[in-house]
Amino acid sequence: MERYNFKEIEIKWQNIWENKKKFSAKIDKTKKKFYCLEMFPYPSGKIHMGHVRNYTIGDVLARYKALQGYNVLHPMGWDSFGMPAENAAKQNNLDPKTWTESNISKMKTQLKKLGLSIDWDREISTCSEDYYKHQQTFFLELLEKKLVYRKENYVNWDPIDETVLANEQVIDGKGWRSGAVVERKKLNQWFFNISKFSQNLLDGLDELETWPNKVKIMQKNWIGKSFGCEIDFKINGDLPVNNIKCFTTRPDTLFGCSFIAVSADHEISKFYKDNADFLKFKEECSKTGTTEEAIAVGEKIGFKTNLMAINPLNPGHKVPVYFANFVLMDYGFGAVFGCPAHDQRDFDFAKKYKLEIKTVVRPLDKDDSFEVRKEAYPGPGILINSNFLNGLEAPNNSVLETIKIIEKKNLGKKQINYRLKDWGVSRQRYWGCPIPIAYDKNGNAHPIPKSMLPVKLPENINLNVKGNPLDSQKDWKEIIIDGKKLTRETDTLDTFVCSSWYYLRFCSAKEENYGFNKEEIDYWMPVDQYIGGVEHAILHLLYSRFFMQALSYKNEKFNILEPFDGLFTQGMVCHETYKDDEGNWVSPEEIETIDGKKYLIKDKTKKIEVGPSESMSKSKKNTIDPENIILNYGADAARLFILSDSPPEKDIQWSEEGIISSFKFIQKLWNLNVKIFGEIKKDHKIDDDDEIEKYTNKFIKKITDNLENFSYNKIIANLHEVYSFLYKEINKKYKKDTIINNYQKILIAINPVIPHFSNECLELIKAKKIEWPKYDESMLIENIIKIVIQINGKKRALIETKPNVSEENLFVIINKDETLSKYLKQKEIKRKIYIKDKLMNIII
RNA sequence: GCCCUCGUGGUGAAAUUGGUAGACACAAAGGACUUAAAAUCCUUGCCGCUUGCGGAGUGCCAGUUCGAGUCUGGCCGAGGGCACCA
Repeated sequence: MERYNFKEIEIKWQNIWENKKKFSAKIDKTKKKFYCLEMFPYPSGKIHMGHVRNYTIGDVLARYKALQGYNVLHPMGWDSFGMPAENAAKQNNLDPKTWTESNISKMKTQLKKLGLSIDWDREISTCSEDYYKHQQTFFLELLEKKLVYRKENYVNWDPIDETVLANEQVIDGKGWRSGAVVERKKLNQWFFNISKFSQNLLDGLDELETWPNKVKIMQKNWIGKSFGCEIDFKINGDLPVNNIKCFTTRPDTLFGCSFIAVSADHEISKFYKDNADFLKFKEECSKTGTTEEAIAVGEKIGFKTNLMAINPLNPGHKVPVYFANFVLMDYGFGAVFGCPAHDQRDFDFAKKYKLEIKTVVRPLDKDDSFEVRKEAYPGPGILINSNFLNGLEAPNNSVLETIKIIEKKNLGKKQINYRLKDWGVSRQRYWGCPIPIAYDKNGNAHPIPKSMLPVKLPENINLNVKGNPLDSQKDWKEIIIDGKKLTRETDTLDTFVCSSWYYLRFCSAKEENYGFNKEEIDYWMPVDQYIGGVEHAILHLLYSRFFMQALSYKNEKFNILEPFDGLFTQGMVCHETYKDDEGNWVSPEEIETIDGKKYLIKDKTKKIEVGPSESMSKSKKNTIDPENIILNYGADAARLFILSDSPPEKDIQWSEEGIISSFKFIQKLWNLNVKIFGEIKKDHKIDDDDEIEKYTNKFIKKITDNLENFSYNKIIANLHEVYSFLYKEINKKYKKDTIINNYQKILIAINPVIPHFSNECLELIKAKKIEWPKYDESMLIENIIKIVIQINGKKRALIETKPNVSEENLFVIINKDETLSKYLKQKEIKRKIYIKDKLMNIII
């Protein structure tokens, strides 16, 4: 038996691909293009199994499309700005740039070993000046279009480290490093006006037919469109407040209003700024958790003002005004009217403060005496106790009718609100793209002239300072524009900005004058298939969609508005978890299996407890290093295993047995190849070539269908099937041409999955025209078919016959069948259902 | 609390429009080959009488249908998302 030398063969083909620039993409207008993109990695230093899965899935698609004759663009780059580099640099006393660049070079080597069909000529790195200088231009263009603005916003402030913390750096309300109680602090920050495009971003979702529904729903909820109206409440009281505007989606329940609730940040709070009780209440508000669940379950608290509001539809009715913790300042007008009977939050609040609960909607199956008692009734029904609104159908009719009346009486107007908030892009960090802005003595912002770009990030600076290191770079901060001394903005851009347009940069990675080149964009965009983790379902994908809208706004640069035509979200890679007898996590590499039981390698008296399979993470030590896998089993085996068993959109369990089995399978394929190669040389002269032709044809159809549907796990199953078939079939004496023709097709069909192996075999059989094999529909027709015979819906026999059999003829065969006639004897046949060439159900 | 998705052997999973449930693989058991091991190949979902056959069976309970893993309703369970959005 000849061993398949994967080490030699894989490196051989990787070198051929690299030297011949096999995957270097060029515009060719005679060909249809296919842009295949996987989410680019953060250069943490090592690739992990998640990358292997993500990039294998993409590579299978890219190679398949290339074989089909598409002009494929399949690039790769690095999302290389961000906090980890800054933290690592501080720890190891080197600068983020060196750390990042060395990580990139390591990871690039690893990715190449996977045999990915990547156009490395287009490699980009977001932390390089070549990349971020264009981003600064975009920033200024957006500023000109008034899509960028500055406003005050709250940040998480760590008073010990004197730094701003990201949400994930705040643990139980304390800074992750210092342990200091995190404060809310107001800072001036830059914002992208994403909310301007709320409706466009919502409408655009309908065009994205192949996106997972889950992702579209998540984005839809995030944008959160709601239809309602604003209502003006007149106010009586001892403060100079004449009215409060509220937004509501249920103006029809206005007769059930028993209080007004406003946010603690509402403008009327200025009258309470010296009120100790109010300040105490406000602090209470900030303590409540901010997750939706915490609030839904959490207690509603309020602070009563002396103000009374007049119900605009029912002027004789006055209701109290409260500050309440469940009202947000940055949505609507920061004020709502409370209708306890038909909103659970209002109901909870009314219960606590003993406010009136007046039922104004009855469910369709109840009469007018219906009363809300234990919980709010937010469902549909008929309006009651609402004077001139009585009898209207809620909510659809009643809402529209009420808005008409409110508008006619000039009490308010129809309004549509979105939850989507503007995107704050300022980060008080060093390792990011500098914002091209400078300030004068009065604090006014001035764009840095485009001729003075890029604003370079200073190098070799001291990171071990409090706050943002850029802030203490006095010589860098000072800048002279038009002879005036200004101070630079020291905030850098959120790294999500970098990843919001990198797909455009890949189309013209070398363009120097601008972020992209229109001709190249027009050819390559949109991305035909984008592949990545579902964790980016909202932010990254929404920001990217926004960026296309923003760049196109007020100009004609693009033919398209949606960057990603197709989206596929792959599942995670999981592994069993292990703990020793002291409850410490143990990595798979420290474990040995003896007689089915697991022990520590260094101490075999210690048994290991096997826990559930969970997504690979360093903290649980259940990671497998792809580099070792490739070293021991080869890239093809790794690719084969990562695709097998589970559908790509679901989580996959990594196991040692699994990778070994894939490794062995490749050796088996090699043995088969050697055998087939021997048969070819013999050139038998037997004519009956039908079977192998037919099987190959069916196989090609299956693989093609499965590739089109991302059913990559089924492709691996098909591969096992074709192996078993050939293993048996090759003992028959086929003609040389028949074997070569069919075997070549099979080898090409498996090329996307195990390209090194496939190319080696194709070379051995001297294959010339390597293109995706077509299948012949007429060859899919079987000579002999099996028809299921059911009696009273139960399968009783399988009958083999020629296709196109009539009901009468089939019944003749059935009557001859021993087992079937046993059932049919002496029974009256009531009915026969015949599905041609498939099934007959006999009812007796 | 709200929204979404999913429940099929010991395990990961297959099953065009409703039409042979469990393809393919992992694990376990048995067998073949071998002096032996490794490697390879074959058999085995469950319960019965034990060659063959029969029965139950796709989370649970109903329904539609000649026929339901697939469609409808209700329930139970698991996972994911959530920014108090009025």
